[in-house]
Amino acid sequence: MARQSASAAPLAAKWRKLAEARCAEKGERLTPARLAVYAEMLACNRPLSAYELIALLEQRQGRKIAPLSVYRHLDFLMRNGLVHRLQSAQTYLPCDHPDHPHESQFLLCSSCGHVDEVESRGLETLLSQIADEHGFRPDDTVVEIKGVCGTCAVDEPH
Amino acid sequence: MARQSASAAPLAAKWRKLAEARCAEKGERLTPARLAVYAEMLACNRPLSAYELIALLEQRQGRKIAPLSVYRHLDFLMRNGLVHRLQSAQTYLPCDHPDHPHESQFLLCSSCGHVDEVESRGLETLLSQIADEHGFRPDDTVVEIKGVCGTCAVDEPH
DNA sequence: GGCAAGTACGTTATAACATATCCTTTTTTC
DNA sequence: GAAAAAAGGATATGTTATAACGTACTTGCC
Repeated sequence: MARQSASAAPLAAKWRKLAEARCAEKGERLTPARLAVYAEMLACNRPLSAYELIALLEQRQGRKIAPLSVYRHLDFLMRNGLVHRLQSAQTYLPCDHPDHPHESQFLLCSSCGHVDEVESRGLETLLSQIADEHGFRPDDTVVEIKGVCGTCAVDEPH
Repeated sequence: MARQSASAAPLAAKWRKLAEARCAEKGERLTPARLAVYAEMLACNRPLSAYELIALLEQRQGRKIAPLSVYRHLDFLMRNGLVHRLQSAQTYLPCDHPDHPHESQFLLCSSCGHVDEVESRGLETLLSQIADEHGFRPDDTVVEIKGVCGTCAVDEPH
């Protein structure tokens, strides 16, 4: 009997393959525990705090999970470009398009909580340019735009 | 005798005046307790966590200070454009140019810890445009560029 | 196979960051 | 000076993240 599939969120083959590919690139091991965290995040499909994630995993697996375990798995997933951390909300979100390494920008709706991940080459160029003007060598850039998404703006115009 | 000045960090008249002006605009009260927090942040001149700030204030004032007090003062100072929060580091930094309301972008050096506050109209325009393309109405934007500043890059080239 | 080295993972405890609730004091307004 | 509003203090608690240490599982080599 399929014990593993009974205690992990379903994970579409497409996402699994992408994840395996990204990890293989760097010789990293996508273990069942790591995959379970990733699957749970995809199943939920919204930004989750580490502790929300712990609760979901505990419920699904029927056992206690230590915070540190989840933080380690989140680190792994972020290191391999499968998950992003939303710095302003201290939550975690699976990457929308983990097929290639990239910097992302996020649109966070304060009304419905939805987060849109966008990728603007123009913005990245401008950010590099700004850094350059200040003699600064950028490693990682956080861009998070908080506001109200189109859908919510219809209901509550400003 | 000047009891107040003995228990608060020195605050240059320039900064005090700017702060008073910003608060007066909105009819907000810049009380001694709030001013003491602001003065301490300016005196320190680097990003501080709320708890570092508590420790500094306790040392200076010779009494216990509750976290909530400092958080309230930080909220006040941020609300009035005198202090920024660095989202990715969960620290607080006095605004470099509190003479007018503005959005800021930050360059955070991972080597020396220095933070440069910059203001790029071009970037703000582009961010608005990106939001607009997605039918999104932005309220607040976080831009934090992590990397190595010019001074540190000389010592440790990549 | 057997062993060494490296990586992953579990467990417990604690550090670090932030807010809730309730009550007292100060300031403002009338 | 009394009522209302804003600020501040005290205590407790909630939330986010990491330290320290040990065990188990891969992997690669002989």
